Amino acid sequence: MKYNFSEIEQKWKQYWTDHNTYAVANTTDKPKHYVLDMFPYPSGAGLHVGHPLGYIASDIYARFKRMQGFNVLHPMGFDAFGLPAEQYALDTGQHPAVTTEKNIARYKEQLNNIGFNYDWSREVQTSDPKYYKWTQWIFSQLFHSWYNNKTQKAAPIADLITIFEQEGNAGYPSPKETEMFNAETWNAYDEAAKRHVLMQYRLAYLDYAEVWWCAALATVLANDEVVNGVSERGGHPVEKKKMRQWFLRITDYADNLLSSLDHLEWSEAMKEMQRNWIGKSEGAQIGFSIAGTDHSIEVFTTRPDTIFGVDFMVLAPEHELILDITTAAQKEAVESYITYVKSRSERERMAEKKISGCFTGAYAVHPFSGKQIPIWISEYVLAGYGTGAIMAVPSGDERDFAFANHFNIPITNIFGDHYTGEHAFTDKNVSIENSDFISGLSIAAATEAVLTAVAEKGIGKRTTNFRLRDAGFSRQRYWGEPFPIVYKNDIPYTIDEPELALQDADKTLPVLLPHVDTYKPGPNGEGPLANIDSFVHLTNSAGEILRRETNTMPGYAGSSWYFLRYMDPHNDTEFVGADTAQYWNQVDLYIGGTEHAVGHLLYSRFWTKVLYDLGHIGFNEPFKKLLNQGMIQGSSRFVYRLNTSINKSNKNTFTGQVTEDKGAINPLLPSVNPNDNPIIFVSESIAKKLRTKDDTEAKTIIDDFLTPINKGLSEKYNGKAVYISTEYIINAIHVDVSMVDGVELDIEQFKQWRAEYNNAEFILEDGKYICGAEVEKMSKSKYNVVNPDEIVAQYGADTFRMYEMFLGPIEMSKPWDTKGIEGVHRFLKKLWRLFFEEQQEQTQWLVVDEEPTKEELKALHKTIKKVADDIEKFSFNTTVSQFMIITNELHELKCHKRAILEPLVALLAPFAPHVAEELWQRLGHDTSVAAADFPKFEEQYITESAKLYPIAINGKHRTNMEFALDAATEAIEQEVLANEIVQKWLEGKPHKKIIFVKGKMINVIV
RNA sequence: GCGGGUGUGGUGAAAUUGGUAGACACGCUAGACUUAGGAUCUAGUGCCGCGAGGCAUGGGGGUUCGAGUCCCUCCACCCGCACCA
Repeated sequence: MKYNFSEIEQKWKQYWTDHNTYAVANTTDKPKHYVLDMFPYPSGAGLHVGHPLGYIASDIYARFKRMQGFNVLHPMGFDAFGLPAEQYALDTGQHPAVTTEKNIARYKEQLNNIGFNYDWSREVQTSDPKYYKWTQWIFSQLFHSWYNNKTQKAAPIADLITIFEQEGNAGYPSPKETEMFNAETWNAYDEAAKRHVLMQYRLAYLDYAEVWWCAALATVLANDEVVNGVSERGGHPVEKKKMRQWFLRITDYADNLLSSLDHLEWSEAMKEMQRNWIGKSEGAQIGFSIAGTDHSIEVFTTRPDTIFGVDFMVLAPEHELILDITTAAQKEAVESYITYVKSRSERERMAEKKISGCFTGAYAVHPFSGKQIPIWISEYVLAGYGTGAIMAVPSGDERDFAFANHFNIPITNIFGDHYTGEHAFTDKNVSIENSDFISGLSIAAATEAVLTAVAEKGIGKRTTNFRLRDAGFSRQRYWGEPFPIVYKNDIPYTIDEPELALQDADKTLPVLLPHVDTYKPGPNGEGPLANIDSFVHLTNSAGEILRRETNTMPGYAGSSWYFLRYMDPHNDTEFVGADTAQYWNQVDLYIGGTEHAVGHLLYSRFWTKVLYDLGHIGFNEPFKKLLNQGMIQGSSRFVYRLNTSINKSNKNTFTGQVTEDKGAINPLLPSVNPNDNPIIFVSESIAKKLRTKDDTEAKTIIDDFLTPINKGLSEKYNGKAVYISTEYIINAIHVDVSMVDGVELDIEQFKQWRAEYNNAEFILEDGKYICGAEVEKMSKSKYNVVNPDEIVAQYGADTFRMYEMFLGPIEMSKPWDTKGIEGVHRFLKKLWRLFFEEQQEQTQWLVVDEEPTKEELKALHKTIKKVADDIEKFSFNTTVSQFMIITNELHELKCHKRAILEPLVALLAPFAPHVAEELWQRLGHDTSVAAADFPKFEEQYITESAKLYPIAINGKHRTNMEFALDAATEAIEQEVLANEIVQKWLEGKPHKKIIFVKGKMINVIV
């Protein structure tokens, strides 16, 4: 009986659905394990073979853990809100809800096709009101919370109000600088004033701030959604714009987010990316007074020890004091420099390497020496970092050094002989010189001394700076979660607050996203919701007309907490039940790509920490272990088209320069009638020769290969010769990989691809058309996308799953090669033949109940050990190899014994669940193999009594000899020396020494 | 520039952590069975050499009886960050 994978897989998929095989209970005696895939956004393009790589790995791991006796939570759902669906709606008029639903259905179908053991009863979709009700609820929690720096925890804002009422804010300065007030003042504030103050503390707060505005997308973007000065999605230009926006005060958690990274089992690269993004730097803030004014400028420095090396000061062009301090003489120059900076896009400023700047005419006064320090402005100082002002120490900082040189500012040397005048001296293992009271001190000691001194003078203090900014949380878009916020007298309240006095129907969550027919932006940069009067305006029980927040939440809102909802997806009264959350706890294994390093992974850590601080969950990190799968790259195929046209003058000339113009249509022949233009494709090796820069050789090839063809074509084209373009000989054109078998083109299929190719001519090699190949990103435009559905149809899901794992280590990127899948498919067929006689039409069951031999047991237990160890190491490629090895071994041993094959089927079940189920059933079981126990490894079967030792002479391997493991060393040495081959290499010389490593090797030194 | 990672056959890759480099596959070459083969099986396949043998894990140096693995140094590629004070 043949291995009929499509029948088998069909049957078991149905069985799993019918029997709810993968349903997971929240109450059980078993220990829990939580295996999670990163939330997919269901794009219109569907899955390609690169996407399931991580899903397969997590599926194997989840199945393995389950067979080991764990209660395994392994859910799947969809991040369904987001910009692409809305852009698509703008383009096509289809409602995002409709396209999203369609895309999700397609994704689910593709996922199910691969045989994943998801508990679909736990599926969540962020755009489902039952889900976003709780996203809104968490937002309310953030709104009604503040970060207490004394306890280092988030706490209810009500606690803060109590504090203010009793003692004012003296002990609790706000994260942004607000006025200090006592209890009396606070109690005298009116509602608006109180609310205004509280807004400075809330974890979700409204603020006028510079945000990244993307005009093309008509929305603001978060810092991590802007990459290299353009929007991450779509690559549109962005600009800074001051807007009133919601923010999340993630900066309060900067230290916590940074320090708890150390305890996570994440890759170093991933942790580094987060550390980088958080960007902690410790230093000091020091105030410099400005000569002849009352102003002083705060600078941030990480090197207070270099304070006597300050030669000038630089302010960001956006610094607010610039106009106040600039002298009349410099006013014009400064203003024109600021205008110049404003005219430049963020992208240009980032790319700029040229030094520019402008002197303000003002001088700061050195706090210790009293020296006059010129104040400059320059775009290399960033307004958003530190205080937007620096003290420049050219002898100790490269950029300051370059700036001083460019503008001829004299440089003070504070490093003695270490500073040569050629470069800044940035080494940190020296003592400071020429620096008054800190001369001779080490950097650390000098830093302490300066910090003490500035503190005594009251002009400076130790500070820590973060690169991390608070997260913008408003989007001027339709397809997202509405805020549970209503404004009264321009003060925002959550809908349940009594001050609003909303009618019952309006004060409970969720705030539903209204249906719209158009997605045009609203007035004044507001989102589409602002156009819907019935949504925006609502009347409270006092008859007042109030206004809703019209922005929606960003894409990361729903994905910041989804892993919690899977635990308890149908809970109507809580976002997750407390006991349930306690049971499932952290995600034990989280698998996904590296692209979420600083976005999703940082926000979900932040949300988790807040929910923990507020007592809603019992853990403060969401993802214990993180595994990043590599990308599967596409393997593109090319055909090589000759640039030809009919030569009107009937001459066959070639004077060409040989150029490759990959993927482009010949630019020289834009609008010729295809009938006038014979299309000729040459096979790869010919194209390669034609691509040579040697014109003479190219000519010869053209004569050899093309003249005969030319004759034939001439007849077709009324006797005219074919003319080879003098500019470009060939174009390499991407060809759809589905029309290529390995590298051989299916010419007939290719001809049908595009009308103009119907009559194309092909110049073959060895009777075949061979395509060129290159590894590129898998993408539609490169025609190298491979759809898993096609692979599953051709080879089956089990083969597909094992092949993806077999490709190499999970975290490495590697190209897809459809050809290679045959090896894995052959393996499964070979495995099948251990159970069935394939040649016979009828079921010919080969399995017997005989006692297994020592050798067979050894093969089995070696495999049990290897599989279990490797799965724990996520080394799935070597596990697949081991399955191949034991299958080959059992065939050699002609072993068809149940005692061996039954455990083997169980071992295989996580990898190839369909065929494992089928064989398991044929072996006489009436329950799913998923419920079977993972086979137990027994040491006794693999212990050996003898070892075939490699014998080396002077470290070079020469022969092998077998010895009992308990043989005496002397006896072995004697026997080795007596060995013929050893004798030969000794060449009669006496041996110096014998290195004998028991169980490993023997080395004879001459 | 800084940080992280990777370099092993024609290709994807193994190597119990210092002990027989290239397991397992793809591809390729022969052959067998076949009307046929995109089925199956057998043999071969790192490079040089007829051979004995020699050379081989990005390059160079070192430690060691022994190095893909440890140390130093240089190079290439990939990813992230980047006037971050």
